[in-house]
Amino acid sequence: MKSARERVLEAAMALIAEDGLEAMRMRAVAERAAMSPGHVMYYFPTKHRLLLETLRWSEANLTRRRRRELSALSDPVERLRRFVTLYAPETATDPHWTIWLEVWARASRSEALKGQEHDLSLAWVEDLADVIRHGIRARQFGMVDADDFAQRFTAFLDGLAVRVLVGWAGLTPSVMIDVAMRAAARELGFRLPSARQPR
Amino acid sequence: MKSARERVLEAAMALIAEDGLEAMRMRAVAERAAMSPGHVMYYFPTKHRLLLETLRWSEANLTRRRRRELSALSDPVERLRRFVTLYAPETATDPHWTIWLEVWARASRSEALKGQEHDLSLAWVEDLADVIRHGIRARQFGMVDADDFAQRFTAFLDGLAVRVLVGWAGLTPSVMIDVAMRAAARELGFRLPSARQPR
Amino acid sequence: MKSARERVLEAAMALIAEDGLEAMRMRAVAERAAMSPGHVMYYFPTKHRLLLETLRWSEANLTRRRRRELSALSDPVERLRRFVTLYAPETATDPHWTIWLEVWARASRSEALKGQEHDLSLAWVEDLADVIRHGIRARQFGMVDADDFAQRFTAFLDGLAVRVLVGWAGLTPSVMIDVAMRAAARELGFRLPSARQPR
Amino acid sequence: MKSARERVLEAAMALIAEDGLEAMRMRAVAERAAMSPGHVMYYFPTKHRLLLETLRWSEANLTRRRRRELSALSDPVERLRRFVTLYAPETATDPHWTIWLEVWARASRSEALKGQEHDLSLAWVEDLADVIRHGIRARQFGMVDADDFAQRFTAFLDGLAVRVLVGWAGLTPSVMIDVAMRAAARELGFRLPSARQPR
DNA sequence: TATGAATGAGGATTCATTCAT
DNA sequence: CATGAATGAATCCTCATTCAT
Repeated sequence: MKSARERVLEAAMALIAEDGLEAMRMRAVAERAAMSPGHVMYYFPTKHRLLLETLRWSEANLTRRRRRELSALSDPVERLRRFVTLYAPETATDPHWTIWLEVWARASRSEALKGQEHDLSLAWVEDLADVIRHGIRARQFGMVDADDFAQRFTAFLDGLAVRVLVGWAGLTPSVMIDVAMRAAARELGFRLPSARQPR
Repeated sequence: MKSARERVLEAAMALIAEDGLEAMRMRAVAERAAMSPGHVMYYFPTKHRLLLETLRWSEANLTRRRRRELSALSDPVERLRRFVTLYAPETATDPHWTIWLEVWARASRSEALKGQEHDLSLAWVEDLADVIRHGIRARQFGMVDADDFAQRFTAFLDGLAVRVLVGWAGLTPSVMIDVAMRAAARELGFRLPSARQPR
Repeated sequence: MKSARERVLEAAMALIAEDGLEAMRMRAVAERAAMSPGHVMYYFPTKHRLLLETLRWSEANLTRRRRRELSALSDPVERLRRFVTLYAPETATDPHWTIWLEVWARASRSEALKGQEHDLSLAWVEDLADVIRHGIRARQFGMVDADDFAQRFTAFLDGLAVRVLVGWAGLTPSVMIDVAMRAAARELGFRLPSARQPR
Repeated sequence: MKSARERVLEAAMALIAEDGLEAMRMRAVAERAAMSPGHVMYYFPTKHRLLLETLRWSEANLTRRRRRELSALSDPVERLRRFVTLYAPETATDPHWTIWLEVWARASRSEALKGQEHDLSLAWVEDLADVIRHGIRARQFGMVDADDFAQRFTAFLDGLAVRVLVGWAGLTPSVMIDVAMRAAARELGFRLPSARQPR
């Protein structure tokens, strides 16, 4: 059986997915995790803390999964597409992104959050740089500064993700992925499967 | 003398700038606007409404200023640089951006907000497309789909802005502007003033 | 009709009288004052503050009454007895004394409370000194340092009051008054009405 | 090594000394006594009970010490001064007195506490009466009703102690002792060492 | 004896909003 | 237009106490 602590994190994540972070109540978390409110506070002394740890926990899960999946793909373009796919929101209410948006909104006021944000974002940027380097070594991608590219490309992905989340007409997750891949193809000099012409 | 309505909007903006949207209290807005809480509610029936109108008001101001300033510059690269400069946060706590972050965080749950967000974002995207078209006509920029470029480039700018706001080391507003201009130069095929070697 | 503020103070006092200060709930105060909890907090931003103001208000009432009653009595011994009577708890759960005991218990931890305590106590000490001086002028009391006596005698009264409040066998309020008057007679050199021979 | 039970009592006493009784938490007691909260409850089934027993334990210690020290002094005035010194608070946050103040504040609502209070106070009153009788037998003190004097004088001492605890300007423990000794000298007819020997 | 996870009934306080004046 | 007293539902969090192990 799952540990109580983990049940709380899952409950928090699920509730954020359903109603958004702002609407998350400690009592609701407790109910969903089938325990008393006091017990939730036993593990996470404040709501703020629970939110932070939910983000970390969620990121740790994603990172683990991402690294596993990426290393399983040898084709650089496939690997890049997988990275972009994992990066993009799955839906307009993707809980993982819901938390990120909230973190952004608060991080400018909190030094502590800034540190968190940076650490967690870095994992994505570094993994992307690895993907790029792998493609360069395989002579599939042109010579670019992998780190520089990764910085810029993740910024681009963030901007696109926001548009998906706020529901820009026509910008579904899959469209976002294609837009991103075409931009990458242009800069990295690889050829996309010609059939893939959405939009 | 300023209208009471406008005093409220200014007060709201100032408070958001100081402590963030989450910490904004109707009472504080009223005090700052030198009126009673009840009177604030007379103009803005709900807090949500006040927030929305503050965003519109702020954007309207920015748009007016932006169009005036852009049209005053004839050199396409200068005009683009000015656009980027106006887009970028002025500081890590830029109130205008603080509101946007908050809007993003909430828009996925609110259809009304989504509409707002889109309308207001569109003004930026369209103005950028105009800048691009102007540059193409002037044969300074290569042939690109101005609307497509504007969409992608503003997404990139959003992503960069977020990094400025959450305090990524080294990413100050002026660095952001240079990073963005170099990316634009690459895609639009113009030459940046060689002297412009940022920090 | 009484002001809302005053209704709160009265409610607080009554509840303290009934169940003690520790058991006083803000909600109960609100109910008793026939208003909402929020409204109570509108006047008294914290419970601590309400307690403090209740003490001040109660003391102000007592002081007003005390001065009126004392000045109405011309006989020094009568006047002194009245003072002692007003000083003594009326019952073992006298709300006024309940608050004092609590104030003592907390004052050693709080500089703010210390100041309060001193100010309010002083009114009693000074009024007693006036009573003494009046008796000396009337040649009913021997020559004593009125201020010094007042300091010592109120300390004695405090000690006796505590014993009444914690229910020492046989020490009722009226016994306390007699004990105190006999001690005063001894030091001030006046004769007590011989008939008054309690228990 | 100290028994677990005693470690709890010491921990409770120390915490009360530091932050006051109101702020004492069972968890903090447990931590300080280096055991689990559950284990503390094993020895003291309720917090109320722990408080009561802490009071008894502390008083028992004091009584033992007091009796030893008093019997070692043969001079009645010295013995009385020692009694007064032991009675007076050592500082404005004397833990022993902190508890007493709290007991007073609660005793009027609790029959159980009243009994405790009385039993424990009595030890002091009786010991003082013994000191007085010793002085009378030694012809150092005038003829007074030792029990009656002891009752009144301890009340006076309580009142003075309160003033020390709540920080009346100028009323330090040593001043309190002198004030008390002078009052005793007046009533018991002994002569104080003319050189005003503080402390 | 000993642990510490788990409980759960509150508690003070907040704050957008209403409405009589 | 303007006030500000009044509302009251809702929130996070506390903490003595229990109990399976």
